[in-house]
Amino acid sequence: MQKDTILQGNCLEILKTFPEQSVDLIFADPPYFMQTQGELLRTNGELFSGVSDEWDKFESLQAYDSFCKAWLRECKRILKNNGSIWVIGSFQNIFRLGYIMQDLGFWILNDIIWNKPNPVPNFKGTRFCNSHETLIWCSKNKNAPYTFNYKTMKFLNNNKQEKSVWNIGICIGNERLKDASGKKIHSTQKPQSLLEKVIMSSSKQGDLILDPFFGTGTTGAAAKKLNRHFIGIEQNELYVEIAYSRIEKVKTLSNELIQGKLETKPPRVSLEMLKCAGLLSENEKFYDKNKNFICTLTKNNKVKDKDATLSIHKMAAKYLNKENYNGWNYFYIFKNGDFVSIDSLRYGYEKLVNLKDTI
Amino acid sequence: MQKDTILQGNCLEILKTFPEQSVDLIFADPPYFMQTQGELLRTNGELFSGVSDEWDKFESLQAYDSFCKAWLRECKRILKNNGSIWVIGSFQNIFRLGYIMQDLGFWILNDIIWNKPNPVPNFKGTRFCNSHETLIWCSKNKNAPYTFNYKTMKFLNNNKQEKSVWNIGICIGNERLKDASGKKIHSTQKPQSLLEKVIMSSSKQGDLILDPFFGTGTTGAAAKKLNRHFIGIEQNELYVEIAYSRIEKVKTLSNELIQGKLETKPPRVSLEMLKCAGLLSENEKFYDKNKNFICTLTKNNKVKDKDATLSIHKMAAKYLNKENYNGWNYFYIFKNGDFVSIDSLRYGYEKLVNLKDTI
DNA sequence: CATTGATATGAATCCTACG
DNA sequence: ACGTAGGATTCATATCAAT
Repeated sequence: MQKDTILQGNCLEILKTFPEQSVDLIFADPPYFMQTQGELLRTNGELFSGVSDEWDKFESLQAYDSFCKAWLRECKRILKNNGSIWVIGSFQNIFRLGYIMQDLGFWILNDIIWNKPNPVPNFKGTRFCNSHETLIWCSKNKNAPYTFNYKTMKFLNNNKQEKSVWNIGICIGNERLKDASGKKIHSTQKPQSLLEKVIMSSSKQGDLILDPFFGTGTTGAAAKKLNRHFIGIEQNELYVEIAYSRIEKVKTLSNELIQGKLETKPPRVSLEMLKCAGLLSENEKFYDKNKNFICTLTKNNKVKDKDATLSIHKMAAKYLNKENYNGWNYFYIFKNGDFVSIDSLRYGYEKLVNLKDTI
Repeated sequence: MQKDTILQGNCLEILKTFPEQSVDLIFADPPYFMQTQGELLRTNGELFSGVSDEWDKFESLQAYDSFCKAWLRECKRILKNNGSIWVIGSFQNIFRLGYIMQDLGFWILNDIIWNKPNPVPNFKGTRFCNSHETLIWCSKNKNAPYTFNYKTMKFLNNNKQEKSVWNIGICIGNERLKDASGKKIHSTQKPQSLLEKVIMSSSKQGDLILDPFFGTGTTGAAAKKLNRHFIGIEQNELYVEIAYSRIEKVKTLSNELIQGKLETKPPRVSLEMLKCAGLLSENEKFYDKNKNFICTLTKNNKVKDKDATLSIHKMAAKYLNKENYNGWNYFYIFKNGDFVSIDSLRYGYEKLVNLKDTI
C-alpha cells in the first residue's frame, strides 16, 4: 500500500479498498452534525461564522448513525489486531460514536477531554460555554493488545502520570491555514499539538496511521514530524492540495523520545536461566535489603524458608505482609563480598548473551 | 406528593407511581457497569476497593441498555415540560446514556466534565489516568424552555461566563461517609459541591428535585442547603437510614443569590409608557452618543430619519451597519440642557411608579 | 523598540414573552 | 402552535495601529 499519500474521493468507498489489518492507528475527525439553526449574531451585532458546510448536513440522527456505523465498521476491518483507534466529537455526536463503537466490539481504553482555554463564548448566555471536545480511544477488541507509550507520556508531563483531561488551545494565529484573503480554509482545523499527543502516546516510530477525514492534513503533518507514516482520505480537492503543500514543509524529528527508547522493557530472564548461566548457584541464599537471611533457592526455582516453599513474589509479599510483590526487587544474594540485587543479575545475563553473539 | 423524603425500594417500580410532569429537576447517578476484571491491586500490593457492588452488575451491555431505557423513559414522563435532567457517568456507560437520551427525545444542552484534580491513579500504567467523569444536561424536548441561572453562575465564577469543564475534588476526608470501622459506606459518593453547582445552575428556589439513585443522599443534602425540595429513591435500607440522618444535620441557607435575585430582569418600560409618563414628548428628537441628530419619534413609537421609519433597534443597527442592535443603548435625547440616554429614562419611570405606590 | 488600545475571530445544537 | 416585537448578550488571543 502506498504510504504518505492522500486518497481523494468518497471516504467509505476508499475505505472498502483497504486490505484487512493493514493500519496501526486510526484517527477520525468526522462531521459533527451540529444541527445549528438560523444565524447566530455576536453581541456586537455581527454575524458569527461557524460551521455551515455542506459536509456537516445530514437528514436525521438516524442517517448520521448509519453513516458512522458504515465507516467505523470498515475501520475495524482495516485496523491491525494490535492497533487502536481515536475518534473526536462534541456533545452533538460523541454519544452516537461511542455507542456505535461499543456495539461494533471496539474496547474503550479512555475518553480524553480536550479542554480549550480559549473557546468561543456562549454569546447569548443560554447555557454553559462549551469549552471542550471529547476523544474516544479504543483497542480493536476487549482483550486485544495495543501500544501505549506510558513512560514517554509521563516524561512529557513533568514526570507525572498523564491524565484524561488535556489543556490545549484551539487552532488560531499562524498555525491556522488561511487563503489569500485571510479567510480560514477549513472551518474546523484541529491544533497540531493535539494530534501529536495522540500519535506520540499510541503509536510506534514507523507505524502507519490512517485518517479517513483528512481535511487539511493535520494528522499527516504530525505523523511526518514524529517519524510515522500516514494515509489520508479526503473528498475536497482543495483540502487535498493544501494538505500536500503543508506536509511538504514539515521536518521529521528524530530523537530517543520519538524512537520510543523510554518504552524499552527490562530484560525478562528467569531464575532457571540465571542458574544455567552460572549467575545463581543451586541452594543460593536470598537476603532482604537489610542483609537479613530470608530463604533458599530450590531445584524447581521456588524459594524455601522455615515454614513454606513459595515463588519469589509470594515469599516477598509474605515478608512485607502484602497481597503481592515483585520478588525481583526484594531479594539480594551475597557475591564476591557484596550484596547484589537478583534483578541486577538479569542485566548481567543480557551482557553474557550479547557477548556470545559476537563470537 | 410528599416532599423531602426518601422512597425505599425498586427504582423503576417507584418511578412508575409518580404522576406526569411532577418534578422540576432530575439528577441521576446510575450504576456504571464498570466490568472490572477480577481484583485490582495497588502497586504496593494492597487490594484496591473500587466498585464491585452487586448493584453494579449487569448481564451484558444490552441488559444495561434496557435498564437505562426503562428508567430514563419514566424520568421523561415525570419531568415537567420546563424541567431539565442531569445524568452522570464515566466512559463505561456515558455513551449508552447519552445515546438513549437522544433517542428518547431529550435535548442535550451541555455535556459537563467533572475534572478531578485528585483522581485515583492508573496503578498499572496501562492507559491515561481516568481523571474525569461526564455529566449530560438535557431539556425535555428540542424547543422546551428550561431554567438556567446564567448570571448567578457567572457571579460565582469571578464574573466570567461559566464553562463546561468543572474542577472539583473527589469526595474525601470529613465529607466522605464512613462506618464505625472507618470503611467508606458508599463506593461512589459524589462531592456535595458538584451537586450544589448542578442545583444552583438549573433550578429555582422551592423547586422539587428527584434523584432516582439517591445513595447516601448527597442530592438531598445539597437541595436542602440551597432551599430546594427533594425526593430520593434508594433500594439499600442502610443508605436510606444514613441519608436521613445526614440531611437532618444540613442547614438551609437563604440569601439573595440562592433566592435567584441576580436573575431578575431589568425594568421593561416601553416607549409608549415613557410618553404617557411625560418623560418623552411626541416628535422627540433622538441623537447618538456623539450628539449627532439621527431621527424623530413617531406616533406609533417607531423612529423616522430622512429615508425610513423603523423600530429603535433596527434604526440603531442601520447606523452601526450591523444586523441588529439594542436601540435603548444607542439613542439619547436632549433634556434640560443635557444629553440623556433613553434607557436611563426607564429607570426614572420606575421611580415615578414607586412614588405613586407610596401615596 | 516597547507599550497600549482597538479590532477580529474561533466545531454554536445560542431569546422569549406575548398575542 | 406559531409569528413577531422587544431587547439581552462575550472570552481569550492574535494582529495591527497608534503612541
